[in-house]
Amino acid sequence: MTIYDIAKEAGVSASTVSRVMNGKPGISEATRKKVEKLLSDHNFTPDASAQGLVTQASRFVGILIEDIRVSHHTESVYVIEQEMTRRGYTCITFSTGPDPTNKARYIQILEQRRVEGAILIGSMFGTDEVKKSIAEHLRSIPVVIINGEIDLPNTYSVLIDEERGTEDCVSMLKAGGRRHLGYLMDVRTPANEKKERGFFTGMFRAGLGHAEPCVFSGFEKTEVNRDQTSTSAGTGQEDTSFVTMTGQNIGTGASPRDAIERGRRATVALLSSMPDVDGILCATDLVAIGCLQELTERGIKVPEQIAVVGVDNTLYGELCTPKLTSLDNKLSEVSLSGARILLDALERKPVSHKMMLFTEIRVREST
Amino acid sequence: MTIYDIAKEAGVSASTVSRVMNGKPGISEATRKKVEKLLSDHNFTPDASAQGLVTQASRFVGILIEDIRVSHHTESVYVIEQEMTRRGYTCITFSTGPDPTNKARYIQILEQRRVEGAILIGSMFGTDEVKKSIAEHLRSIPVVIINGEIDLPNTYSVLIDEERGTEDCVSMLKAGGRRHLGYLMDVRTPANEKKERGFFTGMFRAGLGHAEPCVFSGFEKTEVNRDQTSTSAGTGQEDTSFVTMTGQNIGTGASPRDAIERGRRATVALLSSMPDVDGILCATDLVAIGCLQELTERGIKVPEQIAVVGVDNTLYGELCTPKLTSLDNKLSEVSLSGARILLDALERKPVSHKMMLFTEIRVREST
DNA sequence: CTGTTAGCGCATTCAC
DNA sequence: GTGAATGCGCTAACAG
Repeated sequence: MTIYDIAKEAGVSASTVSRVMNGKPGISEATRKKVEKLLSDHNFTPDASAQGLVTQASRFVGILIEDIRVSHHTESVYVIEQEMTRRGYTCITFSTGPDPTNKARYIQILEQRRVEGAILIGSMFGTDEVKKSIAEHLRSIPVVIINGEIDLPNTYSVLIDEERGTEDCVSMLKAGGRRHLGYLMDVRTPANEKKERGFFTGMFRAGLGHAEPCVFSGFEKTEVNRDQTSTSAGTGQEDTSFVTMTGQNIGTGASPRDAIERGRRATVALLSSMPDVDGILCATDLVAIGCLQELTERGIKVPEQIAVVGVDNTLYGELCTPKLTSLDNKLSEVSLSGARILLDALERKPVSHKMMLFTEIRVREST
Repeated sequence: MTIYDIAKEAGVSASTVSRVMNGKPGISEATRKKVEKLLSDHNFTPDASAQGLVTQASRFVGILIEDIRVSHHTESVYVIEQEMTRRGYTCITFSTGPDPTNKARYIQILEQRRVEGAILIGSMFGTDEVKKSIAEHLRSIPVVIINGEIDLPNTYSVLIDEERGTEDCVSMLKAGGRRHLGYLMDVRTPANEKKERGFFTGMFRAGLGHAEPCVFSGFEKTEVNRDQTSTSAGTGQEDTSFVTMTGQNIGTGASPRDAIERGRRATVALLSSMPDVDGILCATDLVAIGCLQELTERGIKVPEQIAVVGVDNTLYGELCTPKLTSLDNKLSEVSLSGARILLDALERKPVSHKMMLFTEIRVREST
């Protein structure tokens, strides 16, 4: 069934049918009614790809995310999809996984579908490989990176001040009497490194930290890199007691359960390296939950003996015991902002290329 | 950039470029190399909608789900998307929300995008409204309903024996010494009603139940309908003590937090109506978590005083305290089966229209 | 107010 | 081996 079939039945031309469908003016009420009746009698719906071909507008937008199963990512996708659909766009969403090659592949698929714009969610998309792919395949359409940065004429960034946020978490822990802090991350993403820097900065600011950096087999131990930290005052000390644990040896599994397991393993290593730890800042809620599980299993009381803080403010953190104090990075709001920016860019409205939102600490039982 | 641009540069015709791109035979090695180089130099990717227009194959499949934020739904979407993408299809996914009108709208969008097949996830899609929409808009393409049934020539169902599963849950509770059982559901979906029937059947089988049915303001109280229950033996009794609570007055909010809140409210009503309850079967894990929260707040010990069982075997249930015993309906496997069925149907392989998988009880701390 | 014509980007005959 | 012609379903300019 095409507009020609409808046209023939109505005894009019295809253009007339097209005009009626698109609500164009200059059609007599009589033929309009007649065509509309036929349209609805046949449940006719025009082929969007044919429309797109001639109008040069697919009304598609692409969404890329590493793993939609991660709950705050799900929320982001949901928010964006609702907003885009409301505005007449159809979303094509892919879970790319952590592999950069795969990300490039999916970017190419988006090009093939001729998306009019794209939103990439997560700091792992703010890399040079992705930048190259965008330059090659999405050169002339607006691309919004959420929680990541790419410097190209057609890209936009919505950022969250997680660095400052983690700094504040350290302050909070210090105010709560904690002195021996550790930072746990499961994988080395730009976002997690940003939090790490915030952690370092916070430690220096707080005047915490002492000698004896530790190394763990199977886990990557991050040396404190003074150049990376944004210690403004000269309060930094030579040696630090705090450590950063990465549990990458679990592989690249990106499911929530994997993240929790990596959190547990990182905790094991942290405890053996820093037995006097009394406060742990985790890169994500899931890592924090793994941490909580490990601590609970060892009979270590939270928050009495060790305080634990997560990031993302997920539902998981609200459900676990003790309820998790978490740095709320407001991903839903950030995602909505990203969607709005993309929509504005698509309508050629002036949009600033960079925007930042602010975190908030949700204090619960684990601190 | 089109194949004509490439053709001109290569000094060949567009058909030759097309043939090279699609790996068709009958091209000299020399021109093939030449064209391929140009293709890659320009990062050229053919317009999928133009291809689809001429080949009459969009390579799109649609996925409909009420709310992607519900974690087991997320998992389903993930699994399906991976499988479809692997096989060269692009998924268009929509969260439709509970409103039937909206479902119809999204089905029409899928038609407009000329999807080659569709997967509808959830029992709420097994309704007459949806059936009508499918008949009108997706008449000639395979449509798979996951956990729901629609009887049309082009539809396929993948079902889960949740009715039998809930029956088994009742048996388990009885074996654990529980005698006064209640069933909690947050919204009245076909799936939840199926579990309700399983609950009733299980109760009759177990010979549980006594007098005094209760009614609650603000909540729908389901009268036991003997015709609906599949009591095979004559063990059913006239009156029943068990009750079914529905907390629909919270509105149709479909986010996980809403479901938990509805679970809490239903629990409140259940407790006041049936003070001696010692076992609660919940329609979903989220409802069960709301139930656990309410019980914990009232100082009621789980499982000592009341046993609680959920359905869906979500990560939430693993993280809450006490850890939730849950009926695992294996939604990932079911979804994967659905994807495979759709793929087979798309390839015109013979596929059976109905298939059933079986549940399994995951016993944890709450029973 | 309406029909005719052309063309969007591509794959596929059919010639050569 | 390769090119020219045709059409997928639709919209938009141009006539009338």
